[in-house]
Amino acid sequence: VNVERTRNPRGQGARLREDILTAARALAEEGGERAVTLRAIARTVGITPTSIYPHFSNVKAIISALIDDAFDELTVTLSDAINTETDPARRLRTGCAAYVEFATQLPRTYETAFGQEHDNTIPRTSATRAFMVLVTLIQDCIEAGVSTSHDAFADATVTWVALHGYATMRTSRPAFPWPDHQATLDRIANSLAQLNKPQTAPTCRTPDRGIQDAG
Amino acid sequence: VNVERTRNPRGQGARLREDILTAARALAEEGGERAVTLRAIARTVGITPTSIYPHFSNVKAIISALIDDAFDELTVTLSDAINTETDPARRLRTGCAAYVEFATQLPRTYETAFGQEHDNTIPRTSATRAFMVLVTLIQDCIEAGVSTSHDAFADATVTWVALHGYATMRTSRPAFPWPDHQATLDRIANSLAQLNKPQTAPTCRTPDRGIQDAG
DNA sequence: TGTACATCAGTGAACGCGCGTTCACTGATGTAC
DNA sequence: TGTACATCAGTGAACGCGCGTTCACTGATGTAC
Repeated sequence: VNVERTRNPRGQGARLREDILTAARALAEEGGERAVTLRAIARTVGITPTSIYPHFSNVKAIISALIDDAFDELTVTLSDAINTETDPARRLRTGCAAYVEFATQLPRTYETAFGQEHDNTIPRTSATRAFMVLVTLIQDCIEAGVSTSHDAFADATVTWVALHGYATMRTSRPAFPWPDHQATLDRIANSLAQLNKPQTAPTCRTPDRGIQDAG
Repeated sequence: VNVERTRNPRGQGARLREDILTAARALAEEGGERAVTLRAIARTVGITPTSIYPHFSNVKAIISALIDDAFDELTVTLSDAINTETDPARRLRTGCAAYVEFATQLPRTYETAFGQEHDNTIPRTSATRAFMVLVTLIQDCIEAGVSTSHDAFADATVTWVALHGYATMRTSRPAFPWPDHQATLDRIANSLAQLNKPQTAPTCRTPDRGIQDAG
């Protein structure tokens, strides 16, 4: 609870909107989507629950704004990461690693963004932008001749679902005896984006260890 | 609300335990994990909320039993599906298809089983059994010489996360312009389980359609 | 320069709801004597 | 064969909690005249 809060000056009431979203972001990352309630936000910001209504019509609108924020941040994170490289194949691999890293650093935020609890029947522009980064990465590999893919969209889709499944399971099931992280990332990028010159040696390990610890 | 319920005969009180689990299963598939509450279960069974306590110490115990049920059902579904085939590669492909089909038919149950809301730090035997089906399928492919994999466990892991990501996203994001289902399944099985004789032609489609509709 | 008034950024009390959990109780059924 | 009693399968009222949302209000600040 932020007790030090002082009333915004006249004409600056819109500042509260940002404070509400910041609080909602913190709550989402701390306790997941279920923790993002009107009253919890009000407590965090240091205002009355009623004060939220001039800025958001209901709690769903806040969560929707939160999700767009998360996708936008993902897009920026991916763009920043891939722009440290110039080689198309390296850019793709770096992008895949950055994707999983984002979900690892902000697991609850990622989970909220991709959550199934809210309405997904309407496409979300912010999510499309993030996905387009991956499509472009694969398209660039095709054009550079380092991917044998014939369909950047389909291969981006399968790469994306694999990265998504890996990211969510790795963060939520720590008891599972996960194989080497870099090797797993390479397997996804090399196989599904159909890179024709894998730069990491394939994994060669005996299969019978720790299986009974699978979560 | 089941009004026709009659009190169990003396000595058959344990029957209520099964009724509670059945009601919990129905609630989970209808409204997800959040819908599985003590009072909702009691309403569905036609009993008082208090009557649950002799059978389960709290609501978490019910959900935990529910999750084990779901994994057991997944294991049975996978086993039944693969036993319709004898060829190792066909068994693997059939298993992958059955996995996604299970998640498609029971999306909320699947989501509850793999949910991140409960404690995953302790491995779950029921989940391990389901995963072992996949490991065995790949191991059999290796031994039959139809997979170039050198590590059944690692390749089962990457195949599993891809199937999981695909299954959850496909059911929860209907607005996304999904590529052909069978082609996507084959891409996952062929690439990640490293089958050396793909039996389905690779997809060859232009990449620029419907991308702006991505969800 | 003074004052009435509108506006703005919020507050505060209250509502009905569903939740998990507790405690004391009930009423039918079987069993010991 | 009759009856007192234990057991079993539940019931019913109540608790405190956090929730979203409503309604009427407040008090500082700027502005028109």
